[in-house]
This record gives sequence, C-alpha cells and structure tokens, in this order.
Amino acid sequence: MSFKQFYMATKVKECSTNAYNLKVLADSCEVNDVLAMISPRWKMQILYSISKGVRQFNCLQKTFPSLSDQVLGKRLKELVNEGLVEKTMLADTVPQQTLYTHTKRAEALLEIILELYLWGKKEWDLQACTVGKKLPV
Amino acid sequence: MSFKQFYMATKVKECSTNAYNLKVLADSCEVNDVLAMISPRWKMQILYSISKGVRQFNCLQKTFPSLSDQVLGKRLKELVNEGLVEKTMLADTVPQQTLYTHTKRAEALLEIILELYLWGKKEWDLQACTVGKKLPV
DNA sequence: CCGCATCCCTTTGGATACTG
DNA sequence: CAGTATCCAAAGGGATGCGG
Repeated sequence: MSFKQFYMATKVKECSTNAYNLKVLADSCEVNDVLAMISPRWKMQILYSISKGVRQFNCLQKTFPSLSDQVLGKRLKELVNEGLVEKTMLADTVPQQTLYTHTKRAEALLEIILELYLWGKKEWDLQACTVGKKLPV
Repeated sequence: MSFKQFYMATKVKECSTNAYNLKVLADSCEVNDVLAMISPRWKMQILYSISKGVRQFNCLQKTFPSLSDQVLGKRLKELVNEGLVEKTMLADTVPQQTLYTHTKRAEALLEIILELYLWGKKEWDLQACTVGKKLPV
C-alpha cells in the first residue's frame, strides 16, 4: 500500500487520488497554483493578444483560427475570475458588444512570461515568438 | 467545416487534431514550448528539490511520498533531456548509486519561477511555498 | 455577435508488477 | 538502489448544436 493510499484510506476517504495529489502539490509549494494558472493551452496567448489590443471575442477567434469558441470562452472566464482580464459589456443591444481588457495584475505577469520566453530563446535559440512583437490588430 | 478540419483535410492528414493544435501553438508563439516544459505536475518541484541538494532517486521519493516512482522517473528523464539536470552514475556496483544535479541553465529558470511565485504571493497572498525556503535534505 | 450545454476523444498521470 | 513495461482512470480539449 502506497503512502497515498494509506493517507487516503485513513484521512480523506472522499477525495480522489488525483485530487489528493493536487492538494499535496498545493500544500507543499504554492507556486504550483501559478503554474497551473498559466499552463492551460492558449491561455497566455489569449492574454497576450488582449494586452496587445485584440479585445473582442470575434477578433480573438480570428487571431486563433484553430481555437474553438467554447475553449476560448472557458479561458476568458478563467482569466476574468483570476483578475487578469476585465470584461465590459458595451450595450445591451443586438448584436451585443463586449470588450476584454487586461489588468495591471496581468501586465506584471506578462513581464515574467516574457522573461520565460527570453530564457527559452537564449537556451534553445527559439524564434518567432509573438511575445514582444506586434500583433495585427 | 472548421479551419482546423479544412487544414487537416488538405495538408496534414496523418496528424491528430491535438497534435495539429500543438503545432499551431508552437508556430505562433514559442514561449509555449517553455510553458509546456515547466507545467507538468511535480516537475518544477523536483527540479527545485534537486537544486536544494536532494540528489538521489530514493531521496526524491521520500521528499514527495505521494509521487509514484514511474512518474518521477519520467520527469527526471525529461529534465535530463532538456539539459536542466545532469545524471551521474557513481559506480557500476550493486546497489548502484546515481546522483542528479541541476545545471546553470536550470538556475536561471528557477529564478524566473521564483519571480512567478513572488508574483502569486503578491497578488493573492499565497503562503508556505517551498521556493525560497530550505528543504529538509 | 457572444457565448453555453452536451458529448466524445486524446493525453496524461498513476497502479501494479517486474528487472539489472 | 534505480529504475522500466503494461495497463487503466481521470482530466482537459474539442466538435456539434442551441440560445440570448
């Protein structure tokens, strides 16, 4: 019987193995929360695009043609919940318009992401990253 | 028919949807490679522990009691392949001994990870992160 | 135009068992 | 001690279709 199984059997019966491991990670090192926040696919790219002026659902879809709208919606909702993006309903019209803008908090994060990019570029000579470049708006 | 499906039907028949999207991500923003590198579960924690002096397979297992050994092995292999960790076989004895040490490249990465932690701490008042603390060796 | 509900498939992480 | 091979379950991403 593994440590995890023992622990679960005695302490947290209702909790799945995966949930348990996530809790251990969160307890032992909370930078893990940040990693989990930035690692979902497309998420930082979406945030970056917003910070560069791509502010509407529709435009974001065009920016990432192979990203499905429900995933885009999910990511946007996450970003809003995390305080990285603000959502503004322009008017209650049909068709409605919504603007997404990045927050101060997101700016600080994007700077660190840029450092990550530079680190990757330095170590592996990566090219053509959109971070640090101008996007077509 | 979505852009992706069209593209796949005409260009990359052999490639799964997921693989295709990963390629799009890699092409459009190569910081994604770095994000993918650091986001697997336990990986940065393992790297950090190694940098703090936990250098053997066995000790790493004890450091993360709920981490299974085959996942630990997988992560270590990844870290070695990425040049973040070096593996040293001490001798061809039984029981054999192996040491893992972090590289210069890893140090630079860990500094950025630390910034991520500080950012998270500042924005959400996270606590108890092992990054920046001493681990029991 | 801006999304959500549902279903499905791929990927990933973990369990068990085994080897030098 | 230091791992590897095989199998399996869960999570996440994506497709289709629908509603405000």
